[in-house]
Amino acid sequence: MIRVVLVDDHPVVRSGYLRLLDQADGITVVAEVGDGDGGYAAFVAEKPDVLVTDLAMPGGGGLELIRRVLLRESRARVLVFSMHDSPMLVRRALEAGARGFVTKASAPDILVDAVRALHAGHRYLSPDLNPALLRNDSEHETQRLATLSAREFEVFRLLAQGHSVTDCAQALKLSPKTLANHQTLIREKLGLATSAALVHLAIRHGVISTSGV
Amino acid sequence: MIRVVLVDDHPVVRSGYLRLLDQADGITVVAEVGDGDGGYAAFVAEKPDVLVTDLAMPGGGGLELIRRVLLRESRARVLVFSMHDSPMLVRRALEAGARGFVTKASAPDILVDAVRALHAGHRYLSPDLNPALLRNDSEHETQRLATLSAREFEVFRLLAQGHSVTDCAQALKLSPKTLANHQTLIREKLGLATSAALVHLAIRHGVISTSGV
DNA sequence: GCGGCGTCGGGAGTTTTTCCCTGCCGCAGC
DNA sequence: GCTGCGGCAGGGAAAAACTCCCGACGCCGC
Repeated sequence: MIRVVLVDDHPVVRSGYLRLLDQADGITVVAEVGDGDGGYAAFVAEKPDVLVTDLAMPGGGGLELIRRVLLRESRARVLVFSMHDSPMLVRRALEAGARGFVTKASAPDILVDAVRALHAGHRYLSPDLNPALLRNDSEHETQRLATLSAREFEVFRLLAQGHSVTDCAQALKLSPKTLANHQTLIREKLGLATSAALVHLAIRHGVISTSGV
Repeated sequence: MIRVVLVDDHPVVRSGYLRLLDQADGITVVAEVGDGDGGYAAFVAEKPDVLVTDLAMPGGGGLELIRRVLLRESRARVLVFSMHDSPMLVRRALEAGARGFVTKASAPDILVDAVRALHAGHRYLSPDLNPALLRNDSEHETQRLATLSAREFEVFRLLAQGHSVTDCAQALKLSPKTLANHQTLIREKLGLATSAALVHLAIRHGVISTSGV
C-alpha cells in the first residue's frame, strides 16, 4: 500500500481526488489537510510514501512546504498537483525538491500514475509539460562543472575531499587568499550555497569516491 | 626477490623511484603504470608482492585502486607513496586497506625500507607521520558521534545534507546564532576542520544517504 | 533546594569570505 | 609588434561568519 498525504486548500477539490486516489489499487490516503503548516504536521505524523500538494496555499505556500518537508526528510517524495503550469512555476517546484508535477487539467489516471511513479523512485511530469524541465538538474550541473577551469577543478576536488582552505593553499603552494577567491568563484559557478553541497555535487558526479578521502 | 608494481601518474617522478627501488637489493619492479585502472590491470597480471601507488591520479584515484585491489586479493600489500600527508588522507588510505604510507618528502631509503617492511608482513608509516594514525579510528568516530546530544545530531544531519546555517535555523526555528554555536560544538566534538569533512563522516556512518539532498 | 546538563541566544573579538581591482602571463587576431 | 582577452595569482577593505565566553531557562536526579 502506498500511503499518501493530500494537501490542498480547496476542500471540494481535495475530496474529489481523494476518492480518486483512495479507490486506486494499492494507494491509500492517510491524511488530508488544507494548508502548508497542516501539511507539514501531517507529513511528520504520518511519514507518508508520497506527499501530494497544491502550490497556492495559505500557511507558507506549497514551495515553502516542499522545502520544509525535504529539510526534515531529504528522501521524501513530493508530488505537486497544481492548477497552473507555467514553466517557471514547475522549475521552481522541482528546484525546491519536488519529484513530480501534475497539472489539474490532466486526465485522472495521470495523478494515479504519478503517485505510483514517485513511489517507485522515479520522477514524473504531466505529459503536457516540457520534459526538458526534468532534465535540467543533473545535466545542467555537468555543464556548469565543465565551466570550471583546470585550476578551479583541482581546488574543487581538494575542497570536496574535506581539506581546509589553508591546507589546500599549502598543497598547491598558493596564498590562502587566492584559494578563498577560487572557492568563491567555484561556488558561484556551480550555484552552491555551502561547501557541504559542494561535496554532494562532487560525489554525484564521481569527482571523488563515496567514502572519499 | 620482492616483486613490485609502481603506480604514479607522473612519468618523471615514477621513473625516478623506479630506479631507486630496482637498484635496491632483493627488489625488482615488474611493472609501472600511470593511472588507477592500469594499476589494477597490472596488479592482476603481475600479482606483485607489493603495490606502490600514489593517491592523486586519473582513472579512479588511489583510494579506489586500493579498494579494488583488496577486493580481488585481500592479502595484497599496498604501500601509498604520496605527496600529501594530511592526517585525514593518511587515515583514509589506511582505512581503505593500505599497509603503509610514505610521503614523497621522505629520504630515499625510507621507501625501500617500507617496501621491505610490507613484504615482511609489517605495516609502515613515514617517520614524519603520527604513528597514532595506524590504529583504526573508525570506531572512535562512532563513539564521538554518540556524544552528540539529540539536538546536535539533528543539526549535524541537516548541515551534512548541504543546507546553509540560516536554512537550518529557520527549519528548526532557532536563531542563526544558536545554530552557529551548535555547529562549532559539533565540529569540536567530532574533531572536524571543515564542513566538507563533516559530510564525509555523515556518509561513512550512514547518517545521510549518498544520493540525498 | 541545588548542582549538572542540554538548549537557546547575546556580545565582542577574530577569522574567513566576499568584492573589487591590479599585475602577470600566454595566446589569438590584425 | 600591438592589442584584447581570459585564466591565474594575490592585495586591501568591507562584510559575513564563526569562536569564545557568558547568562538564562527548564529539566532531572540527588
